[in-house]
Amino acid sequence: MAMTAATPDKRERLLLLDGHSLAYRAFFALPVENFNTTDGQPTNAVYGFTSMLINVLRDEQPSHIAVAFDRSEPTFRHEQYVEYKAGRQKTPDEFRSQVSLIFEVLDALRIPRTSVAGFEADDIIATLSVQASGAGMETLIVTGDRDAFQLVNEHVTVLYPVKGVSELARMDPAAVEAKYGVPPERYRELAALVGESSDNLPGVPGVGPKTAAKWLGKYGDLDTLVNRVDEIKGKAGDSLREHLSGVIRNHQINRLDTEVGLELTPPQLSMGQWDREEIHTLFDSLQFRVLRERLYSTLSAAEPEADEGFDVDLEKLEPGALAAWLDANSGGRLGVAVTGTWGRGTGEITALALASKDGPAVHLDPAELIEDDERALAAYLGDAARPKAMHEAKGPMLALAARGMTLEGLTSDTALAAYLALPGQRTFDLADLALRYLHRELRGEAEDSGQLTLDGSGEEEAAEALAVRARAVAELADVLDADLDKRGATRLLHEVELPLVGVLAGMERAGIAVDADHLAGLSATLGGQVKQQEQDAHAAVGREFNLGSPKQVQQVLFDELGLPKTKRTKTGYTTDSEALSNLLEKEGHPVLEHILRWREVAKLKSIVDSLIPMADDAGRIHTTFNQMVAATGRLSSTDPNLQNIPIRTEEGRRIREAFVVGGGYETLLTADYSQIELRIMAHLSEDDALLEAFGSGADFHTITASRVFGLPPEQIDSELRARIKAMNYGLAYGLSAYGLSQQLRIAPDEARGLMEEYFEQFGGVRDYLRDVVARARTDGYTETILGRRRYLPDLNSDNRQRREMAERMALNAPIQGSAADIVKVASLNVDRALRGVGLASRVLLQVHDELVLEVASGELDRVKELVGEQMAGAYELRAPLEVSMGTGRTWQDAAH
DNA sequence: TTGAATACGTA
DNA sequence: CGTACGTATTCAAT
Repeated sequence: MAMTAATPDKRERLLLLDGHSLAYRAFFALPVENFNTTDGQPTNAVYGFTSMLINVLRDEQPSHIAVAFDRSEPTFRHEQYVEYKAGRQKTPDEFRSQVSLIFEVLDALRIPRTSVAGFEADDIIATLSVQASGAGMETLIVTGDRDAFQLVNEHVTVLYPVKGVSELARMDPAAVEAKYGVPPERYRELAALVGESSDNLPGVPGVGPKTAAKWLGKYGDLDTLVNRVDEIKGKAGDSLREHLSGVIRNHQINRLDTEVGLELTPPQLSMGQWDREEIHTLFDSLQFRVLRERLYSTLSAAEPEADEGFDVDLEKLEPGALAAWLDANSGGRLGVAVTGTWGRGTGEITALALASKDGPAVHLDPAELIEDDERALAAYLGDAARPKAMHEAKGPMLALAARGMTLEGLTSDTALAAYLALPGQRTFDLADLALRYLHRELRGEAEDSGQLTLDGSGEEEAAEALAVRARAVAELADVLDADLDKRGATRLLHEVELPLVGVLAGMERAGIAVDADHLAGLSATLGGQVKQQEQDAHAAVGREFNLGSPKQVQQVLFDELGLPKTKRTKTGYTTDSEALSNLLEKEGHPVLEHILRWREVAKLKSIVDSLIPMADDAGRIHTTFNQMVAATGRLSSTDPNLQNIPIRTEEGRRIREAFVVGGGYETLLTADYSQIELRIMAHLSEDDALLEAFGSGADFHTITASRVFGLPPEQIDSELRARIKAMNYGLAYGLSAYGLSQQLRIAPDEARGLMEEYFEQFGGVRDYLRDVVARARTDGYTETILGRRRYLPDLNSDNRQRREMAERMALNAPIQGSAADIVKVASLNVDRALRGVGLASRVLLQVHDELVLEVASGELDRVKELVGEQMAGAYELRAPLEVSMGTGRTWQDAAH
């Protein structure tokens, strides 16, 4: 048998891509309007490029790779021919902004990219391909530039995109010859004759590839052809003689340089180990979901450690053995995984698994537990001294509560921890986190095949899968603890977010009582008005149309009635209430009034109608608070959203009257922070004038207005006060002078003047706002008073729209986020204090700066005192927190 | 059935 | 050309 050890089993294969050329192809092949992130960043070129890259990595399995890019500086070709590439359209902005995103993709994939001043990508590729051939490597070139065909030989193949970005033609010597009638080494000469319009290199008029190939075939090469040019007959011959100098120039210019000085040689261009976390974050921000999956399935083999998975030692427990198992195994923190359903303040558990990170695991079916085991489980789960980790604990907590069990001793919620680490992420799927943090697949995921198995094997698999989850949670909790420690968020997790889980569960469980009759009455009244407005609108136009369809409203207003056009939207002209109100003022067409009014009552009716079926048998509505969606740290409320119940209009407030105190309780109490965000701004900026305005005790907006306008407070009328109020609030959102002028309906210059006057008085605020963005730009994130971060990579984006958006987010995040921190602390402290003194009153809702409580009989005075104390004392600001409270039978009555 | 686009409710 | 959310509706694509 021959020795084969010295022979490499596979030839080394270098993949070279022309970055600009491919991205440009993709840009024109994919409609930009279909590839946008939600914040308006076009991604068609990045998408197309990345997609091509993934495909070619999959199909060609290269061992080495590099991507070459052009530089904006002129090249040696421009020196030879000033008209080179002249007349090209300026690269569109939508394209330019994507180049750096492509860089990010390549960097995350650890793919080397290169560019050299004075040379084009093609020259770099030519140089590398020659070097690679010298090193015995095979080369594949992916480019949309035909000049590269001159490089083709037995070791070098060009992959040329034929249609769109999904299909590549394999151009080897035979393919080039078949297509152009000349071998690749003659391609340059053919191109010189034919010309290249995209490079502004005109060829010989009347001569196409066919004729050129025929000539080259006959004379052997361009030199001979030029020397014997007089022999060529016919019109084409005349044309060639006339344009001969251009041909020679073309031939000089389209030669690719193979001696560009490069830092890396082909053998150094090996594929690096890419970082899953980085890819995850990047593709998430680009909103490439499908592409990410494709990448993972294509390249997961490149990351062998990802394939290990989790092993669990799932122990079978005899009935009655749980207590002993727990004693033996719950020395450290256990991961707890649960299946079941939950929501609307309740739930049901169908299975539960416990696992330590390196010991055995058990799987329990709560329905089949004998009494002893059930008791042991309840004792364990309710024991604050025995630490547990869960993933999204609130739902299971509700389900456990429905069985009369409590959950204490939660020292980690891995979803919550991940939210603090990566607050911009939209989902915190356990499998994703396992991959990112533990570099392992969470296999055995319960895939809903929808098929019932009769032999019970499915049951066993499900049990194992759940145990794997518990194990993963236990391991993940440790890794996330360390990660949060690095990010300075440990206390935020343990002292705020984790204890809040239980408080929120309690609020969801309690729900809030509604008056069903009142809601039904509202629905009927509003329904009548909706109908009336609809009829009136139709009558005013003279035909029927769907008022709920912006498209039809546009058609009626702008096409049929010929009203002046409003601000453009993606698909036409806006018909939002601001625009219609403006139109109404100017044009006074009656239909406008009816459309506006219809919108108003239809909206209210839809809110009322959505609430009616939400009430449970006890007449209470249970929202779900989401603790991990808002990038700033706020809570959100869904199903139904009780954080956006109308309050601004008289009719809206009628809906608040439907939320009432429940049976067995005395009254509702609302307690809210006055101007919490402004106080935080004053605190963070340490602006003396602003802090003083809060210290004076008088109306804040009036006081600040009096400073800005240099008038005594008595002379500040509502108009002046309104202007400064808009400023005060707008500042925290990154309001521009233009925006302010729009809102106040004053001239932009006037608004600018107003802002200047303001900052004249409150310079500390301006300095603070400037500083907060500058710091975020260097740090990469903003921070709240409790150390909650928000990462804003776009602060360094080269896309102006994105960058400015990120700047406004950076302005707002510390302020909105610190307010969220404070309200969370307040919710915790109020809840803790109520229980501490044994009161039955309870918190029902949190609406960003307001708590809604249900007060038990005889407790009102004590509750008011306690709530006021706990809320005002939640955090010590330089502009002290102020709380105002109101009580009443309904949420509306409790307003103040 | 799914999603994008539009409009609008809250802090 | 002001932040943060969730929901309803329509309409086109699937």
